[in-house]
Amino acid sequence: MRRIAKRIGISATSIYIYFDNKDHLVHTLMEESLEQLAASIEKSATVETEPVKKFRSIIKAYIDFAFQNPENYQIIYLVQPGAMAPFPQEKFRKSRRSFELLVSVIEEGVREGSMQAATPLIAAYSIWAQLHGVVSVVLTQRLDKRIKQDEFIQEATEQIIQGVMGKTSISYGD
Amino acid sequence: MRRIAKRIGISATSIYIYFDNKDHLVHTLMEESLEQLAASIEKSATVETEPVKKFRSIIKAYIDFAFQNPENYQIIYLVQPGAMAPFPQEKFRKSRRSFELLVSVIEEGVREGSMQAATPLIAAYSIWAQLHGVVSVVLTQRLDKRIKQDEFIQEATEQIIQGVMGKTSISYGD
Amino acid sequence: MRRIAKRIGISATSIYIYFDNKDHLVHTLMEESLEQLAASIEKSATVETEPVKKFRSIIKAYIDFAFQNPENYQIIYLVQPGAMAPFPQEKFRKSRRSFELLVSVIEEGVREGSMQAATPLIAAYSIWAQLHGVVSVVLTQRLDKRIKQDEFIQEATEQIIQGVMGKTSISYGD
Amino acid sequence: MRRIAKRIGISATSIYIYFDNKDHLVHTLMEESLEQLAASIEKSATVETEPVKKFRSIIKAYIDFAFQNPENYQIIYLVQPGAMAPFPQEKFRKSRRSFELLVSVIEEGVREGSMQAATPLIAAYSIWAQLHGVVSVVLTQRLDKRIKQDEFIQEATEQIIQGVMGKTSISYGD
DNA sequence: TATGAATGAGGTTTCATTCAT
DNA sequence: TATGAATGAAACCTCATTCAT
Repeated sequence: MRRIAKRIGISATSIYIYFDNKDHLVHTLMEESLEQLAASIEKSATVETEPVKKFRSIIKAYIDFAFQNPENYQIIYLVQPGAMAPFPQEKFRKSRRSFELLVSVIEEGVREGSMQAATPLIAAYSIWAQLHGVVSVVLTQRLDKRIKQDEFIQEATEQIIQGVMGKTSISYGD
Repeated sequence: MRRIAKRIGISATSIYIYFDNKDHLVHTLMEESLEQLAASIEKSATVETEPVKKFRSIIKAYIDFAFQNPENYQIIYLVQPGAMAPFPQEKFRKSRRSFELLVSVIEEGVREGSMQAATPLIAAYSIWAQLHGVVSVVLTQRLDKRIKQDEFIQEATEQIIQGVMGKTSISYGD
Repeated sequence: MRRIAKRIGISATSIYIYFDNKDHLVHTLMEESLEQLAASIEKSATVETEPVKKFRSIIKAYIDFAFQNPENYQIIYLVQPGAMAPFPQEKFRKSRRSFELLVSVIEEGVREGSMQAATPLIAAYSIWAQLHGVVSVVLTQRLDKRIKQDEFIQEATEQIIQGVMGKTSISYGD
Repeated sequence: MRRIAKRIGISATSIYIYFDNKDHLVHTLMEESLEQLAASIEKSATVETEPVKKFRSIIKAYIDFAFQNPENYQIIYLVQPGAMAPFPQEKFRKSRRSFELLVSVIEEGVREGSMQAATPLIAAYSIWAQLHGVVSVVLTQRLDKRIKQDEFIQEATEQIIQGVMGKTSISYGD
C-alpha cells in the first residue's frame, strides 16, 4: 500500500478514500483490466469473418494486450491467489463472454474442417493456457537471453495456432 | 519461515543453522526441485529412441513431475520474482542440460521430417512455455469447473505436440 | 468524528466550523448534558417540600435522566478520562449547584430526624456514587440476564434511599 | 500495545509471543484479576460466621481489592465494552461463584431478620452496583477535592450496608 | 545441533485534523 | 457555511531474523 501510494504520488492513507481495503483495490484493478482485455478481444473478433482469421485475430489481441499492458495482465493472472480474498466469481462473467467467443470460433473452424478439436471448450481453454504460458514466461523474464522476445512470441503463437490446425498447411502471413 | 518450520517439525530458529536466510533456503529448494525435474526428463528420454516418441516422453515427464510434485513445481516457477533475490543464473545450468535435450530432439525430428520448427531452440522454449501455461492454470485453480482436469491435460498436451508436428497425422496413443 | 458527522448528516469537516477539536466538541456536549441533568434535578426539587419526598424526587430525576438520555449520561460519566483533555473544573460549577441541593435536602432531613448522615456533603456524594453505580451497571449491560432491568432499578433505588433513612420505616410509595 | 510494551520494558512485538492478540491479552488480564477478586472475597467470607459480619467482610474485601489493585479493577470493570471482543461469558463463572456467596449471605440475613431484601439476588446485584459506583467515582477522580477519600469510602460503605439493614441500629465498628 | 525469547522493519488500516475550493 | 480530498500519527499485527543458552 505504501509503495503503491508513493508510486502514484499520494499518501498511503489516501487510498482508503477510494477503496475500502487492499482487496477492494486489487479487485477493482482486476475488474477493469479484465474488461479491457475482453473488450480488446471482442473488438478484434468483429474485424474478421473467416474462422481461421478470426482465430488468429483473437490470439493476436490477447498477446498484444498482455505486452502493451503488462501491469494489467499481471494483476489479472499473476496475483498469487490465496494471498487475498478470492475474486468474486460473478465478475469473471464478462471475461467469460469473450471466452465463449473463442469457443464458438473453434466450433466454426471444426465445422468447416479447418480446425481439429475433440472438445472445443477444452481446446479453447488449452489455447488460453498456452498463451498464458507464453506471456508469463516473457513477463517474468524467464526467457533465455539468446532468444529475441519478438521472434519467440511470433513462433510460439504460430505453434499454438498450428496445434488446432491439424493437417492444414501453415500460412505465416500475419 | 515459521510456517515452514512448523510443517517440518523444527523451530524457526533451526532453519538458520542450515541456511543463511530465506533466499538461500528457497534457492536451495529451487535447485533441488530443478534437479529432480531435470533427472526425470533425462531419464524419460533414454527410454525411447525415435524422435517423436522421445518428444512425447519428455513432455509426459514434465507434466507428470508438475502434478506429482506440485510444491516443487511451484517453488521453481510460481515464486513471485521480485519478492526475493534472483535465482543465480548459473544454477539454471543444470536445468539447461535437460533443456538442450528437448532442443536436440526437435532438431532430430525436423531433420527426419516428422516435425516442423523454424528455430528448434525457440520451438523448445515455446513448448516449455506452453506446458508451463497448462500446468500453472491447473495448479492455480483457474480451470473452469465444467472441465475435468485429466481430460484437459490430455487434450492440451496433444495440442502442444500437434503444434510442432505439422502435416503429420495425430496418434492419440499415450 | 466521521461517525458523529454521518450520524447528524453533515461532513466530518463541518464539525470543525463549530468546534476547535474533538475535546472541544465533547466538552460542549458534556456541558449541555450536565446542564440538562441539573435542570431536571432542580425542577424535580421544586415540586416537593417535605425533605424525604424531595430526596426521592431528586433521585428519581437522576435515574430518569440517565435512562431517558443514555447518550447524554454516557458523555458525562462514561467517557474514559485520560482519553481526552480533562473537563474544565469550572464547568462543573453549574452541576454543583444542583448537587448542593441534594446536600441541603439531606441536611434538612437530618435536622428533622428523618435521615441519618454523619456528614451531609459526603452522604450526598455517596448517594450520587451509588446511583452512578446502578446506572452504569445497567448501561454497560453488565446486569445478569435473569434480572429485569425495571425491578433492579426499583429495588436498588430503594436500597440507596434506605441507606440514609436509618431507623425510619420504608415507604414504598413512588 | 506499544505503551503496554514500553511499560514493562519489552518490544511491542514480544507481546505476541505470549498472546494471540490484544483481545487475548486483555481477556487474560481480566480473567486473572477476576480470579484474584473472587479469591479475595471468598477468603474474607470464611473468617466470619455471623451473616452481618460476613456481609461487612465481603464488602470490605471488595473495596480493599479495588483500591489495592486499581489497575486490576479497571481492567475488569472500566474497559469499554464494545471496544473489544466480548469477554467470554463462561469465564465470568468463577466470579459468579463469589457472587452467589453474597446472595446467600443476604438470604441468611433476611432469614434471621437482620437484613431486609425483597429479592436477595437483586439486592446483591444492587450492593455490587453501588460498591462499583463508589469505587469508580474515586478511581476516575471525580470526587470533590474537599472530601477525603478515606472518609468518603468509610461513610459510603456504611450507607450501602445500612441500605439492607432496615430498622436495625448501625454499628460503626469495623 | 537446537531452541525459546526477543526484536526492528514494515504491513494494512483507523483517526483526528487540515487544505483548497 | 460547507465539503471532498488529503494526510501524519499511531493503531494492531506479521515476518524474517538474531541473541543467549
